[in-house]
Amino acid sequence: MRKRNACTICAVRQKALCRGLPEDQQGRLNRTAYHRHYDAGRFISGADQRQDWFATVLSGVIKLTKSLPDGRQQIVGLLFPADFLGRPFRGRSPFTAEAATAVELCCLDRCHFEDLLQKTPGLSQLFLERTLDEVDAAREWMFLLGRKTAEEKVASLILLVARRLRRAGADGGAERPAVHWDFPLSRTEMAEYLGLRIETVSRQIRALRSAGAIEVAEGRAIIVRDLAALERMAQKECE
Amino acid sequence: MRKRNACTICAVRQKALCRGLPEDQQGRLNRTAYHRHYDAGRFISGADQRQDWFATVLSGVIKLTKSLPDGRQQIVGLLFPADFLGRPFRGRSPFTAEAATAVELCCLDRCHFEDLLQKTPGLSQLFLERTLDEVDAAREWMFLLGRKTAEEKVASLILLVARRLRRAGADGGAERPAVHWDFPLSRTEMAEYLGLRIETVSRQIRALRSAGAIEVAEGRAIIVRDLAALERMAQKECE
DNA sequence: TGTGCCGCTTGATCTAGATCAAAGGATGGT
DNA sequence: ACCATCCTTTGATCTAGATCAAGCGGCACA
Repeated sequence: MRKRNACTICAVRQKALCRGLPEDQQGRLNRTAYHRHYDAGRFISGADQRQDWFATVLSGVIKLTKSLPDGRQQIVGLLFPADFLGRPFRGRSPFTAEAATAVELCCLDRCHFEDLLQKTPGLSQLFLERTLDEVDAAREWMFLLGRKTAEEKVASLILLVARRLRRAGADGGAERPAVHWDFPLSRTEMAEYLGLRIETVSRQIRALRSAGAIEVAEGRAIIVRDLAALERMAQKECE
Repeated sequence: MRKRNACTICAVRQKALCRGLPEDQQGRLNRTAYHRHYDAGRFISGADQRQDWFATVLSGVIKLTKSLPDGRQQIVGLLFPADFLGRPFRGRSPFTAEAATAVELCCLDRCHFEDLLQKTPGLSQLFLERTLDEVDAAREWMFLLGRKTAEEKVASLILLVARRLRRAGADGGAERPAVHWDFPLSRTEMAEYLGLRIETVSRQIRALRSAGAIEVAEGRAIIVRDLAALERMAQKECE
């Protein structure tokens, strides 16, 4: 029962890939899709390790990382609600996926999804558009990593997260970015995404705080006090 | 005449996107596809500027860049022979394309290509796979930009170019990377791709040279003397 | 009520790579 | 043949951010 109409009550329904499926296909989907939960910090899927399922993120944030034996690690992507996890047409992904926060996934068998992709032009078209957007986003981040200062990097990251969480509906769709929310990344993770060290991130957050752009509240909450100032500090160049 | 069977004599035929088209479609393609030439350094298509055609690179190397009004510039991608240029389903690309070397393109109307993409599952499947590979490559480069040292960056770039040019058939398909070829990027461009300054690139090339990994010949030629050493210096982590 | 751990901040110092400066080669035009 | 320009190298110095080193506060566990 609950399972029959899971799609119709799904929070990310209008934003996720499933939008590319005709109504009747969604019904069939219901019968095979299943949910998974991961606590913050848990390993989800591994670099160079077979993964025989794909998923849509229902809630939470996932980080994609690459690391070297010598300990160097870099976050190469973040997945927010409605984003897709997995690497079709290739058994293994070159990156590791880990839950940055508690995560809820809606999963599908690899072969089932690849099958759907073949048979449903609307779906594969949508998937292609998403993937093209991801290339663009990755390239924007390359600019950040290669050319921005530490302060710009941190400001850009806060803006990125604010925008993405807003899009995910975390603040009920207000027309301006969420100003107050629990930041989904630890200082260490911020550093790993920005190509910085944790101490530098900490100092730059202090700088943004004294500039009045943001405020740091209890827990991991970050409050955007002055959006325009934050955008200025990000060099108006985030995403 | 020449145009009729242009596809059948095309150098990148087996590697380019066109492979995703059935034979008879390739014939139709011939009638509308046309070639373009750009000299080294020429502007090809602009950030946020309408581009109503797509292209396959026949020869040469294209750089995709993003730059800020304050002069900071970053190369966010390189296109080699058989690669695809353009951004379907969105009028404008957020990046600028420029010829790094002399470039030959095989072009197609935007609407014609998007039409083909809709109608030809094989083509859109292939295009999707290519795009997924591009995301992976961009993320690998994010690791390089965020975590590698200057020396590792330069070594990685030389390896990347060697491999891509080999794949493009520049050395007739030898089973090891090309050891001798004209490097397609200037020092400035290398720096722009690596998130470094030109002086640093120059010094690191000197370092690789004194380590015996490479040799710099007249013109822009780079000779890979010791592939294993070069790979070691790239932290075995290039692409 | 301790105590040990973890994530974060803050300060002091160090260094890889940036910046500043100058001086070769190449190459093309006259 | 000469000059101008551009690309590259090399040297000297500077600095943003890394590294080293405490210290602090919250939280879990005994």
